[in-house]
Amino acid sequence: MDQQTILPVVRHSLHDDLVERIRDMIIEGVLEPGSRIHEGQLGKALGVSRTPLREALKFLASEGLIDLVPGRGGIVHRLSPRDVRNMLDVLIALETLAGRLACLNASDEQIAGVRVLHDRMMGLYADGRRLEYYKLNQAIHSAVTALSGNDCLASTHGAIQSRLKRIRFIGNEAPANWDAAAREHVEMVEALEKRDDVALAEVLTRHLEETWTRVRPII
Amino acid sequence: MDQQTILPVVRHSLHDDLVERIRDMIIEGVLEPGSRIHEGQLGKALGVSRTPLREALKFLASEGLIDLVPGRGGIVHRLSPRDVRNMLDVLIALETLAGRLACLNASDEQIAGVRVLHDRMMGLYADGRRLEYYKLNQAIHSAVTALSGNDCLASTHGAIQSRLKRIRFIGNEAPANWDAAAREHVEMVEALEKRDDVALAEVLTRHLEETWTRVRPII
DNA sequence: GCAACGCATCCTGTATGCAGCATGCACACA
DNA sequence: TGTGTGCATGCTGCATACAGGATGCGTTGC
Repeated sequence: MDQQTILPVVRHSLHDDLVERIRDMIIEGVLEPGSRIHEGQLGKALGVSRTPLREALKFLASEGLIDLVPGRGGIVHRLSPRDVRNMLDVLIALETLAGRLACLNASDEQIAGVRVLHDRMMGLYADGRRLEYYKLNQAIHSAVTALSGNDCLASTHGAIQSRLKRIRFIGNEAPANWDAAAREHVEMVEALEKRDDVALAEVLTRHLEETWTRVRPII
Repeated sequence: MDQQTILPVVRHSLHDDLVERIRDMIIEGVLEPGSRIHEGQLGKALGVSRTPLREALKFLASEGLIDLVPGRGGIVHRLSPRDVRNMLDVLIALETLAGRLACLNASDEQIAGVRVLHDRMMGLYADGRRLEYYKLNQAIHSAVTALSGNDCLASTHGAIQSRLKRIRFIGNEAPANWDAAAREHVEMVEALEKRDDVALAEVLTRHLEETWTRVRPII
């Protein structure tokens, strides 16, 4: 038997699945910001008991997606405009660092991989398939931070980004916003391919500043 | 009755207390990196049942202090030299940003508060009270990031810093290291008082780079 | 009519029970 | 003697039960 083909069985633990599930429910707006989370109710809806559900809520609380009030359970965290602006400032610092490291450390193959994702995304953009475009967009951002080769940076960035997902998703609804964001993405990939860290940092910063103007009206 | 004096009763939830407790146990080395965490055993030692303990472990897992392996429970995360270097790079980015924002936004009273902490710390330094010095040192770092006025930045920074606490604590054991770190702290406070963001960023970066040379031998 | 108190209900927080899987050891066989 | 297999034990993962506090509504008194 070919050793190469043997992959470890993917182990699921229920609370991990629930973390993903509930996070998606928050991003998609099924669980609205400010609303309380009834453990019994949500558990019944998802077909699980309260124990793994509570464990998932603790995890999400540490990510900042949920606030836990003693004696009153979980509340979906509501982002204030100030919160969003603060998070974008942190993201600028992190992405700028990630971009610099990526220009230094990434292999040509890795950068080519981002280009592939980017071209596919622009195809979805041309076809107007917004949801898929958006998901691939997120994947690209994650990929770029991963290129830095700094796991801590990537996971920290990912945690903050996931908290902003819902807002950025809504913020991209307007076609004009979508267009501008796509153009910025083109610049990003080009800067990365040239390994021009200064240009990359500049466009990443601009992209996030533009994100602020895009999402500001809808908060 | 004076309304001003009424403070809300501090609500303890067991799992929150456990998070603090277990985090301290990891920092103090009671739970050694790489060792498995036996829920029943640890629960009995702490006098709690497994449920809140497990919830606390999920929380710590999301902070990166513990790795959760499905079917095998929790393992205290062991930091590689590369991990530490990566985390310091991220801390440099975050503290530099925090310093810049603090120079811009902090009130004179807030900065004076940091000065008070700093002077107290230098007193402990002069008396050779290392543990108290170290704790106040951490408090100062937290205070400076708090001065930025950016909650996301402060909490992100705090999460990463807590993962490094144990290593930095050990790294400060050598007197020479302690001396150097204390001198850097003097520069920091002076830069902050002058609201010289460039100088502050420079010394913060240098302080963290020095941290690397201090902790590198002991990883 | 309004406000405050009391009660009933619900929900959270914690403990415990049970099933399934990991692990280490002993024994058998080569 | 070394290796592989099978079993016993113990631990994790999840469900459920129970206690205490939060919440909302009805009632009563002013």
